[in-house]
Order: sequence, then C-alpha cells, then structure tokens
Amino acid sequence: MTRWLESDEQRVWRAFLAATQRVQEELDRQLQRDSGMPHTYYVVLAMLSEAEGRTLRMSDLAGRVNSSQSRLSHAVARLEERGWVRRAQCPRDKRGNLAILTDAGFAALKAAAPGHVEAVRQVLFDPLTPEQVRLLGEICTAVRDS
Amino acid sequence: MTRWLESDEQRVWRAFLAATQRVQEELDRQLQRDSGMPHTYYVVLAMLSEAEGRTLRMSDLAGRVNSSQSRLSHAVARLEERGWVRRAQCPRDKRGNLAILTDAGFAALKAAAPGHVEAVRQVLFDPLTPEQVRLLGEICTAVRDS
DNA sequence: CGCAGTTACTTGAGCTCTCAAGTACTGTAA
DNA sequence: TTACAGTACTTGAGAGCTCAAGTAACTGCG
Repeated sequence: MTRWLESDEQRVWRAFLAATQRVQEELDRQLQRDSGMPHTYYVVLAMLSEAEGRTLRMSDLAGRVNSSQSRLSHAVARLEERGWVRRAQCPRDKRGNLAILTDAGFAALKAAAPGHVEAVRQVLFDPLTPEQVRLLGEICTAVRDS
Repeated sequence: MTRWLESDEQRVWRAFLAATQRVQEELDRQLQRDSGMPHTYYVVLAMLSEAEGRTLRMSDLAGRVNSSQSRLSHAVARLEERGWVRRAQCPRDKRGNLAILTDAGFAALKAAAPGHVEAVRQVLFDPLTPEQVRLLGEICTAVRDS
C-alpha cells in the first residue's frame, strides 16, 4: 500500500531537490574557488572558532556539524595536513581526541567568511521575503527534529 | 561591507543545513541499502522512465536531473555496466548520445520506488502540515528560479 | 577483580563527484 | 569551401564520502 506522491506533492518535492542542490553546489563552488576548501571544512572551522578555547572533542564536533565520526575524522586529518587544526589527547578520557583550531586555521576562516556569507545571502535569503525566511526556519526545524 | 547574518538568519541557515543534510542522507542511505543505488541514479532512471520511448539525449537528461554533463556521463556509464541503461547515437546530431532505459532498468526502478517514496514521506512530508508543504513549494521555487 | 559490552575514534577500500582537458561534430561567415 | 567558434559528450585524476572493520579505552556487573 504505497502512499504515492500526489501531483502537487511531486512538484514540491522536485522544487525542493532542485533548490537544495542549487544552494549546495553554489556554496561548494564558491568556497572551493575562492578559498580552496569544501563547505564541510568551512563548517568545521566555523564551529571550532565558536567553541571555548577553539577546541572541541571529535564526537562533540561531529554532532555540531551534522557529520558522521568517520567523515569528520577524514576531514580533520586533511585540515591537520594544512595546519588549520591540530589534535590533542583528551585529558579526561584517553579514548577522546580534541580538535583545536590553529591561528592559521582561524585566519583561513576569517578570509573565507565574507565571500561565503555573501554567497549564502545571494542564493538563499535574497530570493525570499522576510516572512518566507521565517516560515522556512520553522519548516526546517520541524524536518530536522522529526 | 559584508552583510553578516543576523542571529535569526543564522538560526534559519543552520536549521536549513541540518534539515537538508538529513533529507539527503536519509534518502541516500535508504536507496543504497534497499536497492543498491545512490539517489542520483534513481533520479536518472525516474526521468528516463517518464520520457517518450524511455529515451532522452544526454544533455536533456542532464538538465532534468540538475546534473553537470560530466556527472551524468559517469553515472550513465555505471548504469550501463549494470544493464539498466544503454546508449545509442542520436540520429539528427552525431555529437549527441541518447540514454535509453532498458527493461531491466525499468524493473529496478519499479522495485526501488515504493521504499523510496515512503522514505520521502517520512523525512519530508509527514513532519509538515499541508500548509507548510504548500509554502515550502513556493520557497523552493523562488530559490530554484532566482 | 575480570571480562563482556559499549563508546571514541581511525583506517582503508570502493564509489561518486568535480574540474580540466580532450575528441568529435555543427553552424556560420568570409 | 574552409576556417573557427561553439556545442555535445567523454575521460582521467584528484578529492571527499560511506561503509565496514579495526584498535583502544572506559563501564558495569557477576
């Protein structure tokens, strides 16, 4: 008994796919082109920059960037190679690793931020009315938390 | 003069990222697990199945699935290996290639569809009211076409 | 204490995606 | 008619992601 999509649901679904893909690709392209990093790496740097001591445990960081531990582990390995993040052992729990944003990493984030924010505005906020932005927030929260 | 995000825009933006990632991952995981194909391949099969003669030119197909030609070319190559799609030369334009959905491809799509549609409902439509669905459609259309 | 069972994280293989470069054909205009 | 720019598509290399498996350390219960 499959509950197939009605034709208007079908339209919403396809618009959703097209819109979200557009946003993703636009952001990834902009960051890659102008700052040499994918969007996921940017988010990692951003979350670390907001944390106490610019430091987070891997699992905590994974939660904040909506990433699997595996993905984050690979990402941090690359960021470490670039000297943007370093790792340290967690003192409390020897299984745990801390990811620490370096000064170079903070500088890279700072350099990338204006272009990124501008891209976010252009692709998502500028096309919408303030009311639509508010509604989108509610909708996304519902989907995220369901 | 960067137009930074206000704190409520910030919240909407992060909810948007979390929600869209959740949808994407849920769908990809479900299709990969239950049908052995990524979501992008499913969309390719679906678009071909709706086309006249289950056939489309590569460039036309790329437009319909919101894909670069390169990505589509790789994807169709894999689908061809599985026997789900075959290629033929375009009679009008010798540069052009046609992608044709095979019977096996149609069967694979048909087998995958119910589970996929159910996942789409669960992750996107069920958490929203009908009014929110309508609004989401308008919002995504605006973002897509901007 | 001791040893399952769980948690935290890493690693490697396989796969998809992107970007840049390459091939082949088409349309146009001198 | 023959260049020459543009279009259609493919290919290969490099990079990130996923999944499964591996290591190490903590936790709790007999």
